[in-house]
Amino acid sequence: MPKYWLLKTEPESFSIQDLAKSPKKTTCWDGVRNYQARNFLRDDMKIGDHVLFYHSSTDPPAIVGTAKVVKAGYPDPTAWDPNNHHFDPAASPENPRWSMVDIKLGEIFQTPLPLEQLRKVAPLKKMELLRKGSRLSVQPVTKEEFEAVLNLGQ
DNA sequence: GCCAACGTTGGC
DNA sequence: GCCAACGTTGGC
Repeated sequence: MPKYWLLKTEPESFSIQDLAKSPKKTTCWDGVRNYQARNFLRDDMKIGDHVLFYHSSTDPPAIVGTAKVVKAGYPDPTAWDPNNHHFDPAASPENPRWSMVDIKLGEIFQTPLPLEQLRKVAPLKKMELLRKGSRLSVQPVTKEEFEAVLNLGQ
């Protein structure tokens, strides 16, 4: 059974349009430096899982499309690259510490779904993204939530 | 730019 | 292992 996720990104650093321009419309989701998010990436995200793609720190913040996991969790090499913005001196190839997955673009919604609109949708009442103070950049989503978002986006 | 809500760090 | 100080996220 595939699972459902939401991935946050700041479009100024990497947007869904950037994903559309990437080779094979695929990218590695590197740079996550939060343990809870890392655990989802490393342990729970599998090939074929469905992803909602979210733009944060932009106006308006919105779910902008979908993607699919095409490679399950593996070490994030940017963690031991001293020139990388997300460098972690405690990480090494022997002790990777941080993980990433590969995702491939699904679709870009005709119209993005802003937070404000999502808050009005009954099936999304308990969605992690809409919780006050929610900061997780990798979040599990229920099947019902995922489908409700798809209905709005298509 | 403000600030609430976290998560992390490190002294003790 | 507590917790104060600090850093970060991200909507507004």
